[in-house]
Amino acid sequence: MNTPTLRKPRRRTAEKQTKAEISRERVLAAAARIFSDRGYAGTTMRAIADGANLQAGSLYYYYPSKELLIEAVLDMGIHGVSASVYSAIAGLPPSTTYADRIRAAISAHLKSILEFGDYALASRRVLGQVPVEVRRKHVVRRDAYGDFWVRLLESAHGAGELRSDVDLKLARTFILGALNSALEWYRPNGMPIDEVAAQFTALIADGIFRR
Amino acid sequence: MNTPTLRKPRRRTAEKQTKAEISRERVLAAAARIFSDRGYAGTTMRAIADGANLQAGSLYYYYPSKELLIEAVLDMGIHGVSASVYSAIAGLPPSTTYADRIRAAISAHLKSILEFGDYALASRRVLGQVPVEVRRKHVVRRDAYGDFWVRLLESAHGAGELRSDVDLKLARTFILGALNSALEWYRPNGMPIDEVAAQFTALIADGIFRR
DNA sequence: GTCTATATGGTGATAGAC
DNA sequence: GTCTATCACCATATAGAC
Repeated sequence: MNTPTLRKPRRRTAEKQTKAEISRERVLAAAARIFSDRGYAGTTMRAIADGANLQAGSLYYYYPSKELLIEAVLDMGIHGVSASVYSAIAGLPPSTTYADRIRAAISAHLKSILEFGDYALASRRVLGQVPVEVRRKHVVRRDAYGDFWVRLLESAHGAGELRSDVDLKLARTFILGALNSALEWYRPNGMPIDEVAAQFTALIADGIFRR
Repeated sequence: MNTPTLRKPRRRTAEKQTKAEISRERVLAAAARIFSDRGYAGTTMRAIADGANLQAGSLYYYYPSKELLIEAVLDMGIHGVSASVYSAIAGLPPSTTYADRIRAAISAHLKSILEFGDYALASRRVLGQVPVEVRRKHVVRRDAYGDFWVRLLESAHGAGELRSDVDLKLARTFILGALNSALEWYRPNGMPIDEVAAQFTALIADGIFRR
């Protein structure tokens, strides 16, 4: 508020964001939260504006339409999670077994979906309700991430580290389905994420039955 | 069509449904499909009417509001699935091990969510978008079904059939999360349900890694 | 950058004819 | 039972003041 009306465009730095960048992030965060809560059609631009402490008309300064706003939310979710997982795996020593790579991917995926919370939730819950063009583009990105998992499982299978009767594509949907369900029930003040990750990793690795 | 305008109310039989009952089911089925596709707010009464070959105004002869219509859809999903699973378990011989009861429950759950398709999908996708009162009631029912799973796992654990370090509540959400994800990708012309059930059962029981 | 005011169109629900 | 016509409301998006 009360910023001088005329000022030079600022150099972007890591620490100082312009007023516009701050507002833009507030808008995006509010959008992610409300979209994931009420669905695409159930979310009004007024509600998002309210969550970002703006009036409805002001949103259009940052995003020219509801469609481009949900697209930005979905992008953030998909890119955030996949980039986190890719970088976690890339950071492992070359000698890491595939079994350990899978364990690392499970943990990284779980942590990053919970970290990206509302953005990941929005991907999960509203992707099916979004205008077709937006959906088409994002399904491509989501599938690319799914392919990463299949390749990881294939490598492990080729190295003889998996049970030989496991269907790899089915295993991928099984694993991601189980992990992503944490978005629906995990609460930050509950069990620490690391413990959830350890339990889920054990379940995926060895199942529930005693041997 | 072309039914006489005056006729006595019919006795209900298993084979013959009245015209009203047939239309009512068509409306419910169309509602389940469209709600699960477009979300609660994204579904218009006009679209449902269209799917049921009616005009929008005619829906209100069967359901007095959109809210009561989604409630009927959610009821069908939750009751259908839980009743199927309960009866599958009740039909097992008393001597059945808990491990085998769990296997049977996995298979029954998977088969019935896919059988109830759109109704189960609607529960999964729109429960969070529905008016609070409707949601409140249905969360109670869903939780009751979740408790059944926890009790089943507790019994197995008490009998020493599970790995002792498994967190039972976490295992329940893990199992149901993985199974329910099948709703998002399973297609009737793909892998037979029995085979999916066998694979998922093996994954939940023993995990993916070779020992 | 953010506001207010408003245009244009779609939505749930009702009334009453047939 | 199903239709047509319609009401009252709320949505996205735009225009222009500040």
